[in-house]
Amino acid sequence: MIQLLAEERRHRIVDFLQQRGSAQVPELAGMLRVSEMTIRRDLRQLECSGLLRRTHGGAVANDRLLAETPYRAKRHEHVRQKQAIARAAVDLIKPGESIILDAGSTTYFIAMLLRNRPPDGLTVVTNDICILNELSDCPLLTVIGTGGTVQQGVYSMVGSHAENFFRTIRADRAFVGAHAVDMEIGLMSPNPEKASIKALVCAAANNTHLVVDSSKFGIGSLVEVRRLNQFTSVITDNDLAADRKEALERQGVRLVCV
Amino acid sequence: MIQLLAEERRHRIVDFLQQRGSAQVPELAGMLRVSEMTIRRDLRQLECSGLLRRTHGGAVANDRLLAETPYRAKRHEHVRQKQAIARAAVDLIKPGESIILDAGSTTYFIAMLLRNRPPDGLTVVTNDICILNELSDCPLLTVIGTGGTVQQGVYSMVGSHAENFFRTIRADRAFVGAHAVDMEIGLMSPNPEKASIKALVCAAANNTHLVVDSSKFGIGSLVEVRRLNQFTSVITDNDLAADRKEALERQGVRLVCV
DNA sequence: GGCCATTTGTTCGATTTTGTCCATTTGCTG
DNA sequence: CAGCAAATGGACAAAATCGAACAAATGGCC
Repeated sequence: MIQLLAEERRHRIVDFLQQRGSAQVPELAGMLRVSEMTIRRDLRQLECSGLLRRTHGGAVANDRLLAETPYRAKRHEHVRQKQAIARAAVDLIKPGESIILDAGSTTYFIAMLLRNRPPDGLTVVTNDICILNELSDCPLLTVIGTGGTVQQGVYSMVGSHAENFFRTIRADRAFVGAHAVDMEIGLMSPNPEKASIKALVCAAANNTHLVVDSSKFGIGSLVEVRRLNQFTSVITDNDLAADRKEALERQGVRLVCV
Repeated sequence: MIQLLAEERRHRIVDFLQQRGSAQVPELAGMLRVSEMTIRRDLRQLECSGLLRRTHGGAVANDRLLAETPYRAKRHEHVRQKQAIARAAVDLIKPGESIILDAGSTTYFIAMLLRNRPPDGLTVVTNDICILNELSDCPLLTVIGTGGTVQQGVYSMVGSHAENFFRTIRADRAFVGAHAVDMEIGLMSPNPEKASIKALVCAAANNTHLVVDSSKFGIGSLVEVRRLNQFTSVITDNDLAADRKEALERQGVRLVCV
């Protein structure tokens, strides 16, 4: 057999994947009589065209992929740190309290812990749709959604409805996530809506806890939200550089590293 | 076959759990010919995606995906009818309108249709968490959640927050679902919270459409919500008995059968 | 045939995944 | 509630996979 045309080869890869669901690079290389490198190049190109999804060792058909939106993918970054932070956060919660969970992946981990082992009589308030979704069949929790306009692809509710909601409640604790923590300015947010919500969340709670993994420190963003020493505590992981820890503690930040 | 692709392996874990309900680490390791450590890593990742729940020694299927909470199970009853009703409902929507989707399985089908082919500039208001979840990464829609207390296992938000929300808005159309439609009294609801919400949803819209499959007619429930002839239209399926159709039309109900 | 653009193959260091060992935690049992 | 076996997850090692860079081959075109 002579060499197939490149286009024909790629077509066969897609067909194979449609039929079998997944394929490995060596498998395809052997079947199509080309090198593995060529297969990898084909897969890369086909992925760009949206015809399949690459994985380590091969590729899977689009519909066989365990669904993951860009937002949800964030949950797989710094998982260890976020889980440790979430555990520390949950330890602060006492039975009968009411807490606010800000939208975000770290707070999502807090929600997952609460779902499995909820303290008695806990009330959870959140503007995160994924958290709402996870907690809404949990029999031991009272769960309250804030309402508001859904931010496209971010699974959180913001805007005037959400803001007014937070203006009318008072909770024992708020757990706030972060995308950016400037070492001097403190918590920052990429857009005014989120910034506004986070500020109101803090204002609505007697105790405020910033839950943020160490990779977010030293990153600036657009809108100033709150200085770190205004939080009841800042919970982060031990990978935070020692000089940064010192700098924050000099500012009077109550830092908890886990 | 040598070794499974990682993604494929995780897929099989999920499938296995869907079928059997639970699995142990050694069991999975043996079945998939990998070490137990790898299985644990897979389980950890899958737990992050919300596809299962870890336990000591293994994992159990996410009861939400498996045991089909009563709510989700409803999506699999009368699917044909509900889809047809949803299509008819979507045909009523004009570009630029704002609509309210009540919580329920038929309105969920409407949401899925909107997700795939949204009319220009549509605004969707809903108190259904599943609908929020599905629509929140849809770039062509403006989506607004009402807020409110989450009803356990029903994926909808009710209570004073949700009620106040509906008191402050006005939409072009509302699509209301039903569990029970008494032939004389009309739309009924099993509990006062839901009844209250449905009434307010109707009051907040210029046009109201009851979307309900024929199996719900002739079933009574606790709380009276609204007479059928007060709806702009009642959309149901053709399996509705002829004598019932006549009875309703005699009452002045604008009935649409699909 | 000769030339050029494109595609394919090869090598090798970097990256990712998987396996093994071991300290610690967990849940059961007496 | 102490003791124990099983399970867990961290750390590191081993293996597989990837991709960049460059060399070789292919195909079209004159």
